[in-house]
Amino acid sequence: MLTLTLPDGATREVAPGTLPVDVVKSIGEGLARAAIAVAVNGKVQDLMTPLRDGGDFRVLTARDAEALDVLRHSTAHLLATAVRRVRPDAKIGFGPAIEDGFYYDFEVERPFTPEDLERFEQEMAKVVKEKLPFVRAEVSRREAQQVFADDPLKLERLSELGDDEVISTYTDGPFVDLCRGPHVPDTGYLKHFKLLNTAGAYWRGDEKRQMLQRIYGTAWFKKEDLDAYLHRIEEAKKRDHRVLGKQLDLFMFHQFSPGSAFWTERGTTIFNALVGYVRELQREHFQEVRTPVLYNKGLWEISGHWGKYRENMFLVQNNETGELDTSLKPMNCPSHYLLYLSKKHSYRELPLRFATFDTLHRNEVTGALSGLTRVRQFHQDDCHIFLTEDQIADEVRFLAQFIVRYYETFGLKPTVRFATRPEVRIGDDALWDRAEGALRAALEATGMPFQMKPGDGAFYGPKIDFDVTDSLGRLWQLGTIQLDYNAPERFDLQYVGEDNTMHRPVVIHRAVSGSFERFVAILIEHFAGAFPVWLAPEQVRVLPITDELADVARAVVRRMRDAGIRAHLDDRNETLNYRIRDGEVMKVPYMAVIGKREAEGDTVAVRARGEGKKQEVIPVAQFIERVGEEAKTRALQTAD
RNA sequence: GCCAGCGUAGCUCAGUGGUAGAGCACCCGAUUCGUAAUCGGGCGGUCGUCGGUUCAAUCCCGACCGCUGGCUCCA
Repeated sequence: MLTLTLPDGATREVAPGTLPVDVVKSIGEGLARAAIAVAVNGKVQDLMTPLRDGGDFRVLTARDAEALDVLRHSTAHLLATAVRRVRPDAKIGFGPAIEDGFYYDFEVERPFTPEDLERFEQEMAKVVKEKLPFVRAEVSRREAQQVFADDPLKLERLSELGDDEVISTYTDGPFVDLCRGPHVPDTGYLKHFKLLNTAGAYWRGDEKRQMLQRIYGTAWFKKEDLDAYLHRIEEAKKRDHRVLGKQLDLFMFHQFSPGSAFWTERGTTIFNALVGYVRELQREHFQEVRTPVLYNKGLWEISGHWGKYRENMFLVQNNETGELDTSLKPMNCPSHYLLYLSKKHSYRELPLRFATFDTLHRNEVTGALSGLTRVRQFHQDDCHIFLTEDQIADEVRFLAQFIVRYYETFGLKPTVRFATRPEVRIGDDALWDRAEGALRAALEATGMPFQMKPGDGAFYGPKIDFDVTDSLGRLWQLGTIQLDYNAPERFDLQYVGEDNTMHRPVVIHRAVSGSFERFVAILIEHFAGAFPVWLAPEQVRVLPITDELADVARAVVRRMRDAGIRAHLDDRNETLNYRIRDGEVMKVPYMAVIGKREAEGDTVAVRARGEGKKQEVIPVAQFIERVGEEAKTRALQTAD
């Protein structure tokens, strides 16, 4: 007999092979109707899979997150069922649940069109009405090979399963899939779904294998949830930095320079404000430097980039040799090493921090380019630190605090990750052991919680990544602290120690914003375009109510500008309502309205962004002081 | 780079095998207004580029460029 322990502590004795659905029914009929699946010792299985083990027994309903995965995985099968009915030639790949939905991969002669998706969706609705049960069967390898004789992708997967593994199939009506499960009891449970888009996807994620047609969809237990999700997608699109970048007149792209942003005056203001902030933070302990953009390949041969990353560099022809033996720099590190090598350094100078904002170019493949988030030309707040091994712990703490403080200014919460040696790397394992040990110890000493990212380190060393999540739910790697024992060897970096002999420093690579381009994109979406005052391209818009007051308004703008405030006059021949609306659409933090009353009292009627009902009339001087203070302190919220 | 979709006025988009339209923006005029779009008039496009089919191509076909969603990649 198996002993099942329910969440309330009660126990049930059942025979091995009992169906969970019967156990659930014995607990309550209402629960049986709501049940989607069960979890035995935390492992989710469906209601029709015989129980093998006793232990903690939990019934999953629509309220459990695990049940949502079951629902989505089943919806993927539902999709495949429909696709097979409409396009019997389709070979099936994998169809898992993913965040917010599911996908299913098919191999077909003719790729799917948007019209096909509509057909599939209609067919899915029919299958739902048919309430086809998901029937689990455990089969032998030979049986499975027969069932999937016409599905080469499934046969490939089958051949990888070990002999000790249970091979199970799930059948709903005409459709059989090689699948571990679990699934909902029948297709009638799958009511609220939507197919979203198709995409090509390499079989097994390998670009050398054939390309399959992937269909993405989403599925939910309740219609409200589905609607809310679709609404969320719409809202996310509205704050997409590419949409807002146009609407707020911040930047543009042109086909003559794909992947490189053109910054308008307003966008440049934001860009410069960010650079200015990093400069301010670095004034004390960093040395800002500038190095060339163009280098002979000799440099990249020393650094190791020529072999590994040449395809991703912009090569330039040397007119004397006719060779493509020169390149735009894709990173700053080697140039900083050259700068370091230009002098003899004492241990007294360390840690020595070279910081730069130079322009970098990487020849990203066309398909990878995307708005400001993936570009070919960009600017990092890059820094290379030369230090002794003894200084690593202190330095990592210093840098980590620096980075976290910077993000706090924007209200961004980072997740810290520790990334270890990748498969393709330079340097021997002893060196990696040392680097990973030192960096990990330093990270642990900061007391910050962190996650592991095994194999995700740079090819020259382990790193600490600071990732943030944007409004669209995408995770962005922003800041990074990378420890490098390799570069000092390759470039023969040295310093004179206390003992008057030469020593090898270690190098730390550090970036805070990642690239400013991408950081601006994240900020646009993070703030939905409503930048805090210190970043807002236009901080105050002054609106005279009538033409007669234009001169008074102009004088107020003058005073604000003299106080360092980015103020603009809007005396266009439009109604006040029109101009207010325009200011709101452009997300200007403050509008200062000047009517006859204000003109007489040297005041302005202040309207804070998004707070139309709460205007207040205050003296011009006081307003100037308030805005100036907000900008200076980089306040996140506008004052009430 | 790969798969699919898309490319029409500054922007958002409609449209048709017989050389194009709306709203907003912009310009002009009227209006002088108290907190999210005043009214009227006007300007504006070799329909991404090149080639093909056709009596005729923005529309059909092909190539290229770019963008979007994915896949791959991301020092």
